[in-house]
Amino acid sequence: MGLENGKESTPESGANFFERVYEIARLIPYGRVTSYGAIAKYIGAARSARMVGWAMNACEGREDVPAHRVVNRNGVLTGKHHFKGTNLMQQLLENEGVAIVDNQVQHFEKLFWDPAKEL
DNA sequence: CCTGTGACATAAG
DNA sequence: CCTTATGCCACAG
Repeated sequence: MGLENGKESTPESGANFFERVYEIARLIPYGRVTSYGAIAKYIGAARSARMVGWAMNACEGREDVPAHRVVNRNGVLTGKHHFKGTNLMQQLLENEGVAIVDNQVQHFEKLFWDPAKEL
């Protein structure tokens, strides 16, 4: 096999990485939350947790992607600033039965949904 | 090809 | 507790 063009980033599917993130997000059960790192790890990019968040940035418009269920390792709603409403993210979570205090998810460990374990 | 960016994670002070 | 710094990686221009 010769010949390996160094550019193997996007063989044919542009942003396959993003789709992967969306796929996991869609699988997040109701009333549950997960972390960027967990998703990144599951898709094979544990060191690209930031990419996950960035992918969420593009998720705007994709109602199939509950980005509000994705928080940082601390269980803090770090990305709430990117939502339409400042408190929209929190409202959505509370609507699902998730208690939020000071932008932090209560019982985060309890509500934490690990794709690598659940799947 | 290089640069900029970004909703993380971790470390250090 | 806080801020600052670094790593890290994928995508867009």
